[in-house]
Amino acid sequence: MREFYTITELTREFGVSTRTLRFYEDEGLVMPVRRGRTRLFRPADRHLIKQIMRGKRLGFSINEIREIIQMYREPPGEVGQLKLMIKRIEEKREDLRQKRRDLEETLSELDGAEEACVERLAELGVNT
Amino acid sequence: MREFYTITELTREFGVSTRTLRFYEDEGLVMPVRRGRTRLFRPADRHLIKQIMRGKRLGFSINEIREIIQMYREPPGEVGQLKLMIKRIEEKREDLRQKRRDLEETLSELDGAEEACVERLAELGVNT
DNA sequence: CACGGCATTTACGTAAAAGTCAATTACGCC
DNA sequence: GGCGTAATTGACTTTTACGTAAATGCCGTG
Repeated sequence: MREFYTITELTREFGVSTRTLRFYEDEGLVMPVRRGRTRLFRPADRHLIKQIMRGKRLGFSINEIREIIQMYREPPGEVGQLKLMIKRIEEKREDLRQKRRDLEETLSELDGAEEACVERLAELGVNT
Repeated sequence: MREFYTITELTREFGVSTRTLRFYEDEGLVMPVRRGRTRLFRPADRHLIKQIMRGKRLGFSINEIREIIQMYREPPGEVGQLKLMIKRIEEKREDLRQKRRDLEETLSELDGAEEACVERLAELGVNT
């Protein structure tokens, strides 16, 4: 496990621009350390970026991603906070389960659509 | 099955504004018929809106949703078009499968986070 | 018929999430 | 120690997906 990554290494790995990674830093999603003015991303930052990209692919906004990321952190020490966090986690999970239902439905409709295409091809005498 | 729905009925059902439904019409996603200037949505339009909302929840852009919706339509008559459409459908499916992987990972990380919270509560002597 | 209430059209506004550009600044190396 | 490459910062721009406001139309009811 390497100790540091430069910004351009990570832009290449994740297919985003430097502007994007700096934007995430401005938003407080990642906090790379500095050597002089240069950002040095640690493995933990890299992992966070991975989670951000996942969240993006799932259609979460930056704010939602921020919330999710906070859930991955060390649990708070106070009971009320802990219970609140558990509630929030449960809500996010419900959200994700809804997405999963949406996903399965969409997938199966696409299956149907493809089948219709294949049948139509068969009618036209094309061997698939 | 009712023949027509008014715009406000559908806004209530789907929790969106009239502006949104009119926007979808401008974008060519739905094509309600008119009585005078008033829009009348048929069951097919309603079903389309349902699909649009699903796509939105999954984080697809309007353009992506438009593409997906076109896949649900009657398959084209020409062989080249059919093969192209099958390719597009396969791409979308791959996209959805990626989302599904992202989803499962996020869900299991949330599981872990919740567990950590519950444990922490137990340490504090709270009965969950 | 006047009115309340929902619909429509047109036009402008805006927040989120970056993209783009220009002007520095710093680093590595020969 | 000069030079090219890479990184930074700041300002401005863009795109998407609607929101909002103003002016007007239509229609059933009392």
